[in-house]
Amino acid sequence: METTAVKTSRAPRSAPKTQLDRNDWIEAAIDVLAKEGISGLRVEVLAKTCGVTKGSFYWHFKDRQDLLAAVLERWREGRIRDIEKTTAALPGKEPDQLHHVIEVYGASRNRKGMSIELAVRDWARHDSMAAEVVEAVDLYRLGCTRKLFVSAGMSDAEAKSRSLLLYACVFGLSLMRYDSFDDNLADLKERIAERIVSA
Amino acid sequence: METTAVKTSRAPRSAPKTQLDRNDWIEAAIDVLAKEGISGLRVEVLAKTCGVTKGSFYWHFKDRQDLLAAVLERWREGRIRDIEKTTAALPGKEPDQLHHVIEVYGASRNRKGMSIELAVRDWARHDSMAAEVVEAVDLYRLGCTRKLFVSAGMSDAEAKSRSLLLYACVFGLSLMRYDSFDDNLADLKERIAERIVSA
DNA sequence: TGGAGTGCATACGGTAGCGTATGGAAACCA
DNA sequence: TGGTTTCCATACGCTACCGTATGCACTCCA
Repeated sequence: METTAVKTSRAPRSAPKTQLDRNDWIEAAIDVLAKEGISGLRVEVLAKTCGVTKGSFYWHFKDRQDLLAAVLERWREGRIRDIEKTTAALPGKEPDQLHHVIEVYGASRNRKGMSIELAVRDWARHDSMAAEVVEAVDLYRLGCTRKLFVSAGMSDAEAKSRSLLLYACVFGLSLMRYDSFDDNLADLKERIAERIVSA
Repeated sequence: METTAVKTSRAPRSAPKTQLDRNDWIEAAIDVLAKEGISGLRVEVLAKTCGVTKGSFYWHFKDRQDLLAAVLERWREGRIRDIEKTTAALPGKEPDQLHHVIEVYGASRNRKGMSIELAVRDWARHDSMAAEVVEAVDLYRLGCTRKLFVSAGMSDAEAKSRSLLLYACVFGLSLMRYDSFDDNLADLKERIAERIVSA
């Protein structure tokens, strides 16, 4: 019977959470988005994964759009904080940082992050609100890596080109199915990263 | 008024089509897939765009899955024919052919083709049938361009790496929103293509 | 201790979509 | 000219959702 778990009435701070707030819903929504895509992000389904009914949802959110907007905003903030951290100035270490950016987005690591990334981009293809957020994130990221390429000694035009190449390749790889193309994928990826980063 | 064109009762071969066959449905489905994605590909909606009701649909197809499988198969055949044609051996012209492959998939040209490409790949993220088709197409394409790189004088390992880079970049670019990143995107793309193809 | 606010459950009406059943019109024979 | 086949319309039941209305328990507080 699962004994309705610790239901002490003094609801301790960070315990099994007897109640949900807006933030909990947003995080749960991002999980569902990663797994099912935007078309699977339904309020009744989400409520079920949260162990409540939609009565709760409509207390915290005006409607589904309200949640979707919050999810997008959360994603935007997170991505910008993340790229800022990853590309913070470390003079002389620029190539290493660029390799790190590529590696971090490797489909193997950070699988969930990439799922969200792809889900949001697919969403953006049919929703202008999502498209704006994607554009903002892309421009910010491109700007950050561009600075790294410039610091590494490249011309501005070349740096821009490399930045675009870097992100296009990273996202493109996660779109493809090439597992059986080679039996040493690590070496293949290393060559690609080198081609993107090195002079 | 476009005069409902030649409506002779002897239904001539390639005339306005008074009746729909399986092929017409598949082509209409691919149009919808390109515009709305897999989640927008609904039989009643599709029927409306065809100007009939779903009664017709269920005469030509067992169910929705039947249509989806046919769409995938059609896409697979088309992509393989296409890449075979584009990469047919032209000794000495390999770099030009590779540049051509990149240009053909440029989001500006062939916008519909890229929409379908992205829709199918998103579909493949949640459907194993689609995933298999994507993998087959990817491996075939990678093999074709790999031959071109080898013919252009590269080692096998380098050719594989470049092939993967090429397609990853092409698809990745179509996922991003970078229109305002630079006011000379053509030059940017040219630099990228050069980086992918040149020794 | 009782009233107000909080967080959620339940119930309801409405739309969209799937697949089936059945009927009907037109074409194609024989 | 009557029967069969082909192709599609209509009507139906069912499920999954959305958003609203309302009720109920629990907490906080005077």
